[in-house]
Amino acid sequence: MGITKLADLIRSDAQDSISYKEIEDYTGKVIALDTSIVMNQFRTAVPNLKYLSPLTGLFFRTLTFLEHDIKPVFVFDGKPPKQKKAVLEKRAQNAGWTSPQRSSTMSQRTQDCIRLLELIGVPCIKAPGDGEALCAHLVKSGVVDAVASEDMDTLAFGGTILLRQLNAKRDSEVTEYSLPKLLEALQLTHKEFVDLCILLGCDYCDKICGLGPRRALKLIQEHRTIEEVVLNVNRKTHPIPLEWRYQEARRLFLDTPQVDRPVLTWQELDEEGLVRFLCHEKHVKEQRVRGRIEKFRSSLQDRRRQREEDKKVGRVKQTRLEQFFRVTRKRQAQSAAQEKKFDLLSDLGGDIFAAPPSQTAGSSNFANFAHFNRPTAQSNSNTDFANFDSFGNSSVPSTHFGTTHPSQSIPQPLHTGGGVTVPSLSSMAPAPTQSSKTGEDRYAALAELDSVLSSTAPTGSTQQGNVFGAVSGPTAAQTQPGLSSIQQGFAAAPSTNPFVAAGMAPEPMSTNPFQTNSRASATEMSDCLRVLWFPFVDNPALFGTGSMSMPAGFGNPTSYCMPTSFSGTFQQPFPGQSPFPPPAAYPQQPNGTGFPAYGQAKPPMTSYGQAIPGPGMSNNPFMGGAPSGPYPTGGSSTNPFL
DNA sequence: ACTCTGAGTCCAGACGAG
DNA sequence: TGACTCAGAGT
DNA sequence: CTCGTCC
Repeated sequence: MGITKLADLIRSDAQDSISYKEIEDYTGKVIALDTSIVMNQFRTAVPNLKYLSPLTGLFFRTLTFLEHDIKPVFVFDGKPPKQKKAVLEKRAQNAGWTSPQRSSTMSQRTQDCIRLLELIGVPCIKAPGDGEALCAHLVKSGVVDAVASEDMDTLAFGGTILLRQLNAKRDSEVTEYSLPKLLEALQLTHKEFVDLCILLGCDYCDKICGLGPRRALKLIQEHRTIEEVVLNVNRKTHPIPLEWRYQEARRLFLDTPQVDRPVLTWQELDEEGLVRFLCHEKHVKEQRVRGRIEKFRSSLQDRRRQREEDKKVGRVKQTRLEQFFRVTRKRQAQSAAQEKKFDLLSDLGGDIFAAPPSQTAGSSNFANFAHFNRPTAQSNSNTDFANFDSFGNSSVPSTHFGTTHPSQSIPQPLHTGGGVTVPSLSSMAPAPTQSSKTGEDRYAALAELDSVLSSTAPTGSTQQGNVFGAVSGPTAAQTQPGLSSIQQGFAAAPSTNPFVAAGMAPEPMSTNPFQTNSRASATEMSDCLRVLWFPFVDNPALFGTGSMSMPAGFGNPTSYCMPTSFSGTFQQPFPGQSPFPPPAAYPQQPNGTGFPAYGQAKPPMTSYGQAIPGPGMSNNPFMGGAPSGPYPTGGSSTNPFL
């Protein structure tokens, strides 16, 4: 189900975080796919082929990816989190209770898919939990370049680049969502965004009835946390769900899956094996299989030759500017809807087209569009080809903590060129900003929440590794925009962080339009500490060899992967691939270079970051002893209404 | 006037022959 | 299953 | 390009 109405909300309120591409634009990229969604797609598309269609569909589509020199990584769902049980049960019921309880062993269908993918020679990974979570983690940490999924959950999990409609169809239009841009457009941190997603409605807990996307966004922008939102809505019209486990949902979204860094290898497809499996065992016509493989080989050769020629001639495959203006059915509708918004400029100004005040580039000139596609490495004549140097550099530690790009070293706190809506300062004020609530009301609300929460207080089992409660989201360094990249209190223990300890009001950052990127979430921060190296960094050629072995020591070993040795399928360094659309005049993105930089884009922000308190801290603000850090609303003395 | 909800509807893949 | 539309109730 | 077929 994903996040209810999130796609609509993004389309209406953060359209700059969406770009429209073609499958060719992803040549050379490593893309993680949530296999269960792919399989489902085929199953529903050709229901009368029930069992076979996922297999053949997967076969055909995977070859199409490979034809484009796209390197797919198939992620399989692990054990679904218990919070999702309710949703799964309901789904099974609606589907006619056909799902015999998911056993711990893999279904035959899944095993067949894995076998098929192995024969094709692409890597599979089993997620410890939700596949979406792992996909998001992979892209966030730079293991893959993007996640392809139809589910918006990926964004809530922190996946930085999400592709939808990455179909094999010729004319398909791939929709690319950028989480960093989204957060900026909505003026939210990732944690606040997660709270928004919970309010919108997710798989892991109920939502507040009567709060739709518009109100949810407004409330989160104003109050920053669910806890504060709850205190500021009319509980008669918007009752809080009983047993509302929003904190567990929050934790699921924010926790980093505990997995080893996968070793991803791609190898030559095994034609005979495929024929044996698909044709002899599954009775697919051999002609179909061999014919497709034949077509795959020739198509792959053609494309590579074409790219070589293009490269020789110096022809640059432009990432079409007009792409961003290409009118599609959806966008037509969307722009029609947008007509109501009189302040179109402010929308635009909030993002790509507006140079930040500090930049000398003529404000609002269309020349800036050039930056849209490749704001980096402009001196390079072949900038449209994969720039793995910049790719790698983005994850180099020195980039994290060392130099910063001039344009980002000093975020502009006052306003962006185009007039982004800055969250109201009123939310800083201790007084209620909304419908005047009596103290009793608010107290009752708190008490209610408190009782609910204490009955569902986080158990020890889910506590481990949780960093959510540990980082003081809406506090810390946003108040020091000019601080440059000095590491501030990075290693501080919880108690040494004055912001955590003091439980101060959550506001100051709301005045900083660049706040979103200056605050790395806990998971992001932990990532940037752990994921400091990537083979592409130093040796772009490695990419071509298909070797992606990762250093060990990347979390606990829980999942398995099915690596194989490299084949040689991807021997060339993917010329001809176009660059990912960087966040043009996106001042916060320090590594505005290639798109993988997104995965690592935030680390420099840690310069404004907060201390990372140790794990084990209670994150329930309503519990007595809990520090009143990130969600300073609860039963603590920091609540001005108590 | 705006927002949310729920009911209803349509659609969902890839290939190749003609 | 989800995306979309529409009518109706609510704020 | 449309339409029927895939098993």
